Amino acid sequence: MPRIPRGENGMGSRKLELILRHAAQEFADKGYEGASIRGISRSSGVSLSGLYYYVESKQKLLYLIQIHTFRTILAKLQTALRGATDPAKRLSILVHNHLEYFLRHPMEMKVLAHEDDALEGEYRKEVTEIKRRYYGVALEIFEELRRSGQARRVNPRVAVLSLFGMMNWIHTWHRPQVDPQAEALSEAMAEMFLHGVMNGHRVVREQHLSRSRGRLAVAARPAR
Amino acid sequence: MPRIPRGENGMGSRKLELILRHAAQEFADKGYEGASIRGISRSSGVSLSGLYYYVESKQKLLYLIQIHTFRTILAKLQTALRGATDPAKRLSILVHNHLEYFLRHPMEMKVLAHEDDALEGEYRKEVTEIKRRYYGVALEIFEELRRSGQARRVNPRVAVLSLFGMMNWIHTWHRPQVDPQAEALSEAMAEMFLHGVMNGHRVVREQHLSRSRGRLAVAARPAR
DNA sequence: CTTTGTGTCGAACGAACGTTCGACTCAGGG
DNA sequence: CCCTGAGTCGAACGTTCGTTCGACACAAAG
Repeated sequence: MPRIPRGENGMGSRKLELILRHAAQEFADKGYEGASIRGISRSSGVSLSGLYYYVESKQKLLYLIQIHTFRTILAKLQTALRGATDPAKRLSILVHNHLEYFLRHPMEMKVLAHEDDALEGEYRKEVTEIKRRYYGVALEIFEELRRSGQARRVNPRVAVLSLFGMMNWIHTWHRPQVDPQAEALSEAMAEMFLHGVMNGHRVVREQHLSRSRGRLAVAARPAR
Repeated sequence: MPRIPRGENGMGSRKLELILRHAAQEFADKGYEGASIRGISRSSGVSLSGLYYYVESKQKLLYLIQIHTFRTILAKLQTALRGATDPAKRLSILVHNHLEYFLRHPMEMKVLAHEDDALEGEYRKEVTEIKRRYYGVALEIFEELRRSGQARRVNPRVAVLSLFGMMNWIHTWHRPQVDPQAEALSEAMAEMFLHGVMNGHRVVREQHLSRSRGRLAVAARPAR
């Protein structure tokens, strides 16, 4: 059998990935405190002490899951954003990217959304930092939207965090068999966020031209 | 000293209320699993075993907090709704009621939002039931909005749960010293939900270049 | 063959957990 | 005066927790 080099550098052995997958599952199911290393050991098939050969503590397990998820989603976002200049388009790319990843990795996302403050010390600082960067991208896009005159005068912090609220709350209610998938869901949410839910004018009431729908709903509204 | 009758009926002795207050604090701080009965005992000043005289288990402690909060907020909502007929108005009443209570009782609300599935068996069923009733009221209002022709064609379930997402996510970011209070916040959110964030006029004028792109995401959508 | 380093594990440690139990206090009713 | 029953508590029970430790397997290097 060939020896696998792997110098305990940041990169992942197969086994570490296995452990992290089952850990995410356990954390998602029972919450960080409710989860037990023994449970992760059992479900992953790695012995209790064998687990500590790969990860030095329960906290680090949570940290690794969170930081990896954030890094991945942020990298994907930056790639997807490349080339898009219209702020509204950029924003819907962000929503789509978020939900796409969200629905494809529900466990990891539940862990992100739910175990916000379980980490401590240095781990926590790092996760907070990357989260802030992610938030910063969204805020930046929103402010482009404002600058380009497309957005009404809304508290940007409230607007952006409300958008994240919409998106992150999904894990509490989304049933893959019943609810829209990433594509339709992100479209619906981006639209709701940008244009709202109301049809401001009866003018459009019969909606012959479905393409003007989204727009006119907004147009009826005074600049405030 | 006068004897206080109190027949262990549903109503609360002072001490039970004290315990529930500190329990909510502990649950909010550390999550249900992370919280310890011993911690609640310590912070409330009631001895460990004394606590069990009033509440038969940790689960029941969580149950009592959740059911009481939901009952209160639902009752307040039904009162506030009385007399309002315009669906848009009714919806903003719901938002205001929710956020008002939310910001006045942040710990209880964090427990509601966070410990969604910590309960089991009968306790869980009861809480799920009242939650469904609350959701039903919101859904009903949204469908009035649709029937009255004021709402666009949006998946009602997605719309309503997105609204709850916006509202319930607040506990992760709201800082009383920095962010708007209940009044302004609920106005902003109701408005965002109803009218969205975009300024329709400007879109029409300035979107020569980006228009087709910006629209695609929205207009390409079949009526569904 | 011996040494070395990586991987793996069973068994155990001390701490903390939710819950129970029996004893005690003390005011009110007989 | 004694009995009753609500209220309170310290001490303990059995369990589970995160983590550690020493031993063993075994391929590669000497």
